[in-house]
Amino acid sequence: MNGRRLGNLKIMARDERSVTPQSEDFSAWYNDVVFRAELVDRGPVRGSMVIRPYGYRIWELLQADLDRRIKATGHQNAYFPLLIPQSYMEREAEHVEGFAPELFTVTRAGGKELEEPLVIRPTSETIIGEMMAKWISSHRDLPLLLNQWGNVLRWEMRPRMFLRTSEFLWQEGHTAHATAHDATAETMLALGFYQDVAVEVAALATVPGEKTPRERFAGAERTFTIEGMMRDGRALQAGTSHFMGTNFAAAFGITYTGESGTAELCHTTSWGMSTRMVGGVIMAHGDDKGLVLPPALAPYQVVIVPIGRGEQAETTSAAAAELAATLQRAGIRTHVDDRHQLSPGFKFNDWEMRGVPIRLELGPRDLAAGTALMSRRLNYRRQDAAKEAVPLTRAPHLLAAELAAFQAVLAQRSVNFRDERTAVVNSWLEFATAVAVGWALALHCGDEACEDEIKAETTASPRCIPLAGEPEQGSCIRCGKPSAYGKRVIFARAY
RNA sequence: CGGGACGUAGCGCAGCUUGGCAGCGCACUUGACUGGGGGUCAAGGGGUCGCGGGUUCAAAUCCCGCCGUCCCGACCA
Repeated sequence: MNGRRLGNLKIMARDERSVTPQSEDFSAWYNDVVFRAELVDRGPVRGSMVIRPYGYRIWELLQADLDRRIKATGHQNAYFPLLIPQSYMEREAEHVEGFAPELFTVTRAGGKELEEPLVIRPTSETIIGEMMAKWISSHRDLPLLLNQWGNVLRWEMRPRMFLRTSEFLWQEGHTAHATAHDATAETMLALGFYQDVAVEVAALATVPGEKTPRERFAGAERTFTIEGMMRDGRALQAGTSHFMGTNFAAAFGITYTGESGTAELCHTTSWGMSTRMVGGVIMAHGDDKGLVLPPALAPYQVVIVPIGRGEQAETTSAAAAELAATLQRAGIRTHVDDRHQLSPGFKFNDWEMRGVPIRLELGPRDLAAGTALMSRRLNYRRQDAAKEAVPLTRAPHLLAAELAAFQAVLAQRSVNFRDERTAVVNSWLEFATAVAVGWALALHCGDEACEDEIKAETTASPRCIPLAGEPEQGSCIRCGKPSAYGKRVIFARAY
């Protein structure tokens, strides 16, 4: 426990070096963690975020995995311009209405007023639609499967690191298809990427589902999402996939000549996952010691802390470097903490805060025994001691297995946590109780006015209609009118 | 846009009520000791007190104006 002395009285108080407990103030905990773990820093402009190397590495690992899945299914990466003529945004009525409030607009360049203002992309449907119209003329050109990695800007009213920043990094897939059937299949394929990345890589038990009409993307006919539960019970949209029907094709003239020789409108899709996912990983797994990173996304999966001073330090440091090289060759991301000015205890706390799954202590006693002392960031093997000796000769094999186990434990914990905090509710009282701490699965009439009332009273909103939900009819949890959607809806407080 | 708080060293803050040498903790630098759970001692460096104006012999402090940031709601990947 942390404490400080005041005269003879020992007052237990939170040490400045530790983070605010989640139970005390989840928001403060989140802020403490992202800054102390050196994931990000504030940019000079409101709502902007500097992603520091440790945070950027997490994004890169996520990115690499997702990119692999996207390419493996025939999509190709391309890059479209950041600046878009304002008129492009105006061509699809709902699209412009949805994004107008958050657009950055450039009106001057080269010291002169521009004839037509340019908007900085908030998303790229319009410019990509315009180019697709040029590139597609025959059914033989379809499907056109594009993906872009880039940045977008949106003026947000309440910025929050990773979750809502005025500029964020993402991937946006944009595809064009001959038929609604093909485009729908594509929409679901992309949603599958996100679900797989969330579960397998981020160890996040997301629920794939469809958004209610009000929550749809501006200009989409159907919007799908994966929703994850954070440790405070709130929901986070961690990825989204849209079926546009022919809305954008009509607005941008994306047409093809079919086999019969007639001109047809394409059916398009778009889908994205952003740096927000990093925030999701933080809030889904972190605890009062700081970050807990799934091994698949940990910049360092293993950190070795050599112990000892003087000649001993030289010996243990050299042994640590050797061990690190061995582990690296086995594909384990390993780091040796050689900061000699810091005490071992400080380093232990530091790496725990930064979420490293496994730490190895390597001191003279261990070296003599031919072992390293392993500590897990989560002590899920309750029967074992907190620290466990690992024979150096078998370290690569044992640690690889340990990392796999860690990943699995984290994923399972996420499933359990979500299920424990998700309630099937049939009364308003149950509903209000459920959304205060987690998610409610409820029947709803689908009326926007009714949604508004629910939100006003509980701050909860419909997050998605789970794809896996069983067909069910009944009366609305709030107003008693006949339920819509044919299934239960997840309601939750959301980020 | 509504509600609240705050701008003083890299970070966290005190000082302001009652005007009078700009401070404390952490971090940083140097040295010595130390090192298996957030080390000790010593010596140092670092300031446009958010910005502009006013009052005053004198302003971090009082007055007026502006700007910015953070937190809570509505918006959102």
